[in-house]
Amino acid sequence: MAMLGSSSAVVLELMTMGYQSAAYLGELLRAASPAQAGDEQQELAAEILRCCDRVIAKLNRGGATGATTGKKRKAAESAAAAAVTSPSLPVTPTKRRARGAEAVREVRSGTTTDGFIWRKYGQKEINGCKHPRLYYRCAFRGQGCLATRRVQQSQSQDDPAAAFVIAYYGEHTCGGDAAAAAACRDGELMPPAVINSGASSFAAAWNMASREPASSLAVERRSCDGDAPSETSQGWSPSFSSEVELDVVGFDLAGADSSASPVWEFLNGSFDWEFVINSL
DNA sequence: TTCATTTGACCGTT
DNA sequence: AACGGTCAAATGAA
Repeated sequence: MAMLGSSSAVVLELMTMGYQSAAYLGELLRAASPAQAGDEQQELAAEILRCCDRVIAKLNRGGATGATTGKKRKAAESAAAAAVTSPSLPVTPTKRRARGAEAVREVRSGTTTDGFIWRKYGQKEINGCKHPRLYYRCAFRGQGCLATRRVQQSQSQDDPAAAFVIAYYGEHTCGGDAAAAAACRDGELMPPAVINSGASSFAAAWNMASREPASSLAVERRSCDGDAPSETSQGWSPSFSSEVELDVVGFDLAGADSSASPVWEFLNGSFDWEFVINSL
């Protein structure tokens, strides 16, 4: 990812922190009063999220390289093109998982949400299965994270807690998802958007700001839990834009040498906002 | 205009 | 040949 200007990077960090805090607040409110999903407080938290989201997206657009958007041609065309345009480059065969290859882990869950950010790349009707199988890869594949997952809605309707069978392939190498990975390994659900509150999520914010972030972030809508993927895939997608990465990262601000950090300046009130605003 | 999703095609494995 | 995992053009949303 292209380097952002240092002031923009600081704003991005701060907005990301704000975003995560608002997400956490929303989850707390939801947990406190799950029956009133659309009440005023939660709506307010959602509004904060939307605002942060817009700023983050704006900042990212400013520094984005578009590196992950390159489209590949069909294999045959690709091979032919490679032969013409760059004969020295070897044609790398497409990697396919052997059919029925063993998953790293398999989880039965009432929700497709697991705390990771996934991008859907395929859907397939499977013989003998009523519901289509959905294929996802890690949204940070551009950074070399090759983790994928396969989501199959369970045939049996009697157990909503195991409505989906999710098979994971490959380990996340994108970092910052240790808790989610551990939760998946243990076969348990991610707690609803568990993050450290406030400034203690600085490390997560730093991670997100440092690596190429999602162009759009949105808090996971818990209302989609248990929803079935529609046969046409319209109106339902456990997609990149509807899930949020919420890291559980312990970070001791006091223990870190952050006294010189602009973020620290922000937190203790000495941050130069005027400079940032002028430079935007 | 950009970007994520959809969906038919492609291709490796069985 | 069938199956199923992946690709990538088309499409739609923002």
